[in-house]
This record gives sequence, C-alpha cells and structure tokens, in this order.
Amino acid sequence: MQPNFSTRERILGVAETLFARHGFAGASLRQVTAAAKVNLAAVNYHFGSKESLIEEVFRRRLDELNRHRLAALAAVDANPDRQLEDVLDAFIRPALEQSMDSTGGAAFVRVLARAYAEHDERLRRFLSDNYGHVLRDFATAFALLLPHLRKEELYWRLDIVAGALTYAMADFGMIKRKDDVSEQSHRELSVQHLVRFAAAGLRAP
Amino acid sequence: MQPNFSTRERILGVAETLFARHGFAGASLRQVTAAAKVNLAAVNYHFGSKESLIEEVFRRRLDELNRHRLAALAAVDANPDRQLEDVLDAFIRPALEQSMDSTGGAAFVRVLARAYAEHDERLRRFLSDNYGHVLRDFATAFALLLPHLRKEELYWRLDIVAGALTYAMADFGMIKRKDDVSEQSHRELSVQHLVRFAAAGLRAP
DNA sequence: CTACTATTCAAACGATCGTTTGATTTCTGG
DNA sequence: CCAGAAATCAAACGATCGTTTGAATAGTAG
Repeated sequence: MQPNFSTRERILGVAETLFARHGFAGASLRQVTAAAKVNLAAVNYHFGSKESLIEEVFRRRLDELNRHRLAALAAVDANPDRQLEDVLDAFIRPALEQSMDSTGGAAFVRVLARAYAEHDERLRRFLSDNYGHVLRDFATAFALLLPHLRKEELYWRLDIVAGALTYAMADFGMIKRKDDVSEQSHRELSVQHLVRFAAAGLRAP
Repeated sequence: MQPNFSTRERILGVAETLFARHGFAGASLRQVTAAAKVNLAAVNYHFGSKESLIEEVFRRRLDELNRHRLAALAAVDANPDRQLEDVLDAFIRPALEQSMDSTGGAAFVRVLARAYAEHDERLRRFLSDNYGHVLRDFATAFALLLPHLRKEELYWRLDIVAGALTYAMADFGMIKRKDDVSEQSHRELSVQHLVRFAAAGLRAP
C-alpha cells in the first residue's frame, strides 16, 4: 500500500488484501496495521472495531460495482436486439473491470467470495441489503429473454450462475494461470468462457 | 454428537459441523471439545494438533466419496449409450448422497466449499493429492463425450462446473429452501437443476 | 489382584487476539 | 503564533487461542 495514501485508505487497502488471503477471522488487526505501516490503534480510532472495518471494506467497493452494473444493464435494456450474452456481460464485466482497476480491486472479488463461504448471517444480510435490488433488476432482464422458463426455474439457474461467477472471479478454480498470460487477460478469458457457458446453461430447455 | 460414540469420533463429528459453520480459523478447539463433551486436551491427545484434526476431517469423507464417484463413473463408462448427463450424475450424485447419510455428512460438503475458499496452499495440496486422479478420470470421460472441445476449453468448463457444484452443494446460494420442502429433496432438486444446466453449458459450441 | 498401558482430567503455559488508555505529535483555523 | 482539535503512538488491558503437563482414572493382559 502506497505511503502517500491516508492512514484510513491504507488500512482499507491492506485489510482487503489480507481478508482475501486469510479470511476475516484469519487476518488479525496486527497483521493489517503492520502491513499498512500504521499504528495498531488506528483501526479502532478510524473504524471503531474490526467488524466495522470489514463492513467498510465491502461498502467501498459495492457502491461503485452496483452502479456500474445497473448502468450497463440500462444500456443493454435500451437495445431492442439484446441477447442473453449482453445481459450476462452487463453483470459480469463490471466485476471484471473493478478487479483490474489500479486501486487494487483485484483482492475484493476474493473477499466477496469469502463472504459467501463465511455463511455468516450478519454478513449475508449486509450483502443482501446492498446487492438485493441489483439482483432483482437483472432477474427481470433475464426473465424477459427467457420467457419459456418458470420463475422458479430461472432463479435456480441464476443462482448457479452467481456461484460459478463468484468462483471464477475469485480464481478459486483448479485452472492455473499460465506464466505467459497476464492476470488481466486470464481474467478476461475467464469471463468469456463463463458468459458462453452460462448463456447455454440458461437457454437449456 | 451422540454420547455413545468414542471420544475420537465425537471430536471429528463436532469439528466437521463447527468448521462448516465458522471456518477453520473461526472454530476454536475449546468450542469443539465443549460441544463434543470431551476434555480440551483430547484433541491434541488423539490427533496431535488442530491442523491434523482438520486433515482427518477431510480424510474420513474423501476416501469414501472418491470411491463412490469412481464406481459410478465405471458403471457409466460400461454403458455405450451414455450421455453427458450420466457422467455429470456420476460426479454429483455421490456427493449428494454422502451429504444425506445418517452419520452427518451434510456438514462436510460445506467444509469442502470452505477449503476452496480458504485458498490455503497446504489444504489445496492435500485436496489435490486426494482428488486429483478422480478429476482426471472424469475429465477423460467428459472429453470422449465432447470431442468438439479443445482440451483447454474443456478444462475451463469443467472448472466452472466444479465451482457451481461446490456452491450448490454447500447451500451458499441465495435460494432459500422452502419450509415445506425437506432438506433432502431440496438438495435433490439442486442436483437436477445443476445437471441440466451444466450439460447445456458443456455442450455449448 | 497386580502391573502396565491407555485415556481423561483440571490446570497452567506462552502467544496472540481485539480493544482501551493516556501521553505525544501533527494539523488547522483564527 | 498559538490554542484546540485531530491523529498517532507505545503500552497495557482482559480474553481467548493452541498446546503442554502431570496427576487421576479406566481398561486390560498376565
């Protein structure tokens, strides 16, 4: 984390990285503050508690990600010739782009995947409050393009897509990035494969 | 955990449940031993360390799961009219059945999903050593049924399937089981949806 | 019953956890 | 420049962590 950032920003950046790497329970505030080169007490001074720090790590990224996803969806909705792949892309690409931005968003997708795995009710509610309406809007867009699917069937499939996306973005899979492929293009490939796969899965009879 | 089980078995059963619920770092040995109604020192006496206890939780289930998967795959391979759905079922159903067995295997699929999320290199290697050859055998079976796919493309898609399966089995998704549906049939439905979705995704051009 | 091993137990070990304190330094508006 | 607010700091708090110890108990073979 660059030293020209503020204490608060350095903590957020390092916490994001270490939470992604070791989990929320596994990364201690002493590790975070040492890596951020700030005093241990700075976390409680700026955020109040570790729990609040975790929530702030999410909030910082979720607002922007949701905004971009809804903007992309609006653009797709305006196109009368839109395909399933376009809606999928509107959902997936903003996550891809955020994961590649220069301020270190790459770690956040892994944090997000951890939040799923943590299965913590408090975190689930927090995410549901921030993500819920976005997922509903996308579900509506998908429903229009898949009129043959019953509502329940559609939800099942979107759930599978969300799970696969989370895994793919978090790089949890067994596929190892080859050394001659940059992390960006590896992720770009992930998205392409995932969009094609998911489109076919969603279109299944 | 039933009191008629041995100390060692009670620890394994409770540890599986608590690791699934709180993660490996999040569940303490004091929580485990208290819930199992055994002495704190029993873990180090019977397993040596927390790390070894974690590995034993995996070993106990993985051997059986792998055996069933390979047996199911062999049965499918013997059928010349086999379809993609059959191979998928051979991979997915044993996990489903283990998750429903009476000895409390339900928690293990969540532990497995956590192991993915933990991203811990030590655990990854452990799983790769125990799972690796199974995944390779299934990849071979899939390759025979999907001759139009390049090897690399196939691996990408199988990776997506594995991620989606992990999520679905671990119940991480947003879809909530309805109260009038048993956990068994909920999971059975998950598998059916997943098999249909994955088959279509794998067949995508 | 006895000698021996295997297991269980309460207690404590040092290490690390998140958090708090109070002094000190840095920043800022008048 | 200077008073007050904001931020940083070293140090310590009690709690909890995984692990170890040595004594007490249960189980077993001769």
